[in-house]
Amino acid sequence: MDVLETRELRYFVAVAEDLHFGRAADRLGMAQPPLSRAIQQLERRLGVTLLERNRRGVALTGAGRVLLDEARTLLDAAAAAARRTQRAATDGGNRLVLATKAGANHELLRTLLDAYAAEVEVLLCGMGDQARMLRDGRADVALMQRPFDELTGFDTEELLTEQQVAILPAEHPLATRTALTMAEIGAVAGLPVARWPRPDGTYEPGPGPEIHDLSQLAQLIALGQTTAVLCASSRWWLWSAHTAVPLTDAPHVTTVLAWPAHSRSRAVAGLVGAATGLR
Amino acid sequence: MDVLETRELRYFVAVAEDLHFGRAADRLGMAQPPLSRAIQQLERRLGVTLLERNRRGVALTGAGRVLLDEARTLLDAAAAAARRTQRAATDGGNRLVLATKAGANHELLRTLLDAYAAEVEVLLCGMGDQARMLRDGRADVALMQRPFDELTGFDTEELLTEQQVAILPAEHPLATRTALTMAEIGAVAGLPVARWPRPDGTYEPGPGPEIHDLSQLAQLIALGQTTAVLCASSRWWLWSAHTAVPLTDAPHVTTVLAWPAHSRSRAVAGLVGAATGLR
DNA sequence: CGTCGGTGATACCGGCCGAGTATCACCGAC
DNA sequence: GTCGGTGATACTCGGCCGGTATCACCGACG
Repeated sequence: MDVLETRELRYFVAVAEDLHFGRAADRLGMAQPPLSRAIQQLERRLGVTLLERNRRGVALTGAGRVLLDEARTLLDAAAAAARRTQRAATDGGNRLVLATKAGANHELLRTLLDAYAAEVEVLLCGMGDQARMLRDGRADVALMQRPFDELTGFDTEELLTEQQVAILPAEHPLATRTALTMAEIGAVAGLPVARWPRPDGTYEPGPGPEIHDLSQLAQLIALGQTTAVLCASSRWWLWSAHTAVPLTDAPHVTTVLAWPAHSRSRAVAGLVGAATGLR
Repeated sequence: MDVLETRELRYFVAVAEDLHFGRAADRLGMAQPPLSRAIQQLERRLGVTLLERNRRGVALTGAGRVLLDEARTLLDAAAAAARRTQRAATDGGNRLVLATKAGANHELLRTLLDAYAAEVEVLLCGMGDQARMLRDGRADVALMQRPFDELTGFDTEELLTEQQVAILPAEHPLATRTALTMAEIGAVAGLPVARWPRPDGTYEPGPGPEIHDLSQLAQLIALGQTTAVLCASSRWWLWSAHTAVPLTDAPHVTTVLAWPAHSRSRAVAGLVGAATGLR
């Protein structure tokens, strides 16, 4: 029942992805006949038809679609397992890798590292990359933010909940206000809200500039070209040309410590313990 | 980098579990030399020492401990993937299997099934078994209860939060009370609180009887031999010889719909949508 | 309606790798 | 020092994985 060899899964994913045995074999660096046979063998062992070979090409069956999903996550998980094992060997098993958005949660990160005595390597990454780093096995824990980051599949520990603020050019008329609403920020003429990339790297359409990282955003705000809504702890990196104005009706942001759900490593447990202690 | 064959993982888990090549080979139904070589090859490919072969037996290195954890979850996930694929083939991909504790959440389950038009097979299982059913691939979704059930690794949708009640024999003096506290329930002479099995099947020590299922519990309560603390919706299966008394200081119980975090099947999505709609 | 291009399946073969047997090297216990 | 037990090594064999050649099928096209 357990008989799913990773080699067969790789083959199946390749075929299922471009629905063409010849091209898939090419991509795998092998000939087409052995690939056909491997898939047939997989189907026989599972007792399931995965691909519908009819006239003009190949189509996935329902079961094939299910296995494609499962196989992708399995292969990812296998690669992550290998990477974590190798990291455990070189680090001695005690060093942790913590992934966090560059520029975010500076103060929290500082206190967290102070509270946890053992060595932690901080891995700064782009906006939605922490989830990938965790799934990859390149990081052990990550600082992530609800509701911005996708937390499915991770265990989490809440660390800090804070208000959101609008970051405005200091000389902007609205910068003198003590509070704003989302509607007001969205409606300012000549100051469109910056757009962050989605997980797939694309941007949703809109008037605001497309942002890649915080330093870029900071400069554009200082130049009076855009504005952004961020959590209150962003004040750590504000320029003198910036002003932060609290938003009364924006959802609160909760920063959480996240780690792979099945991870039971002592080092992770230690950091989580330290984090809950200081909360 | 991806090169973790499931066969090698099976071998490694076997050796790591009993720390003895001969016995592990026996358990795997093979001879010892090929097993030794397979492990060596795995170590070479990873570039990592997994086992410390010193005088008198074998010990896991730090990296070995990590890989043991990872390999177990990978093999479980692989078996689950195979099972889900086979189920998708026989069910046509539309039938869902929902796991729930026998006897719990009857009313909620009823409304949920009414709200979701398509076919759902209800799989009644023992106390902590829903998590295993989901991880196994034997079930697609489950009704689980916070804080009783372990929800790590699952996506969840909250459905219902309710009070807990004490179930008492109807003729017991306390049964006339309109409310009780946890302290009062725990201190009743001659009516020890029933004990549920832990995930590993053992029971924590205590005076109360060891319970396997709700029917057994119901009878013991009716006989005046024990009492239990359950969520309020348990009233659906109470006998006339039972009385439910609200507990003022017990934590509330939240019933959630849970499914594997990576599951993106249309059927699961449909049920979740129906569930959120009726909330 | 026959040919042609392109698909995946089949036949067949060779080489490699995985598995078995026999044996060794090592070490601790008595 | 011998013996029992450990894992590693040497060598052989068989099966399976992969390659080449070819087939069976079908849709397109003139």
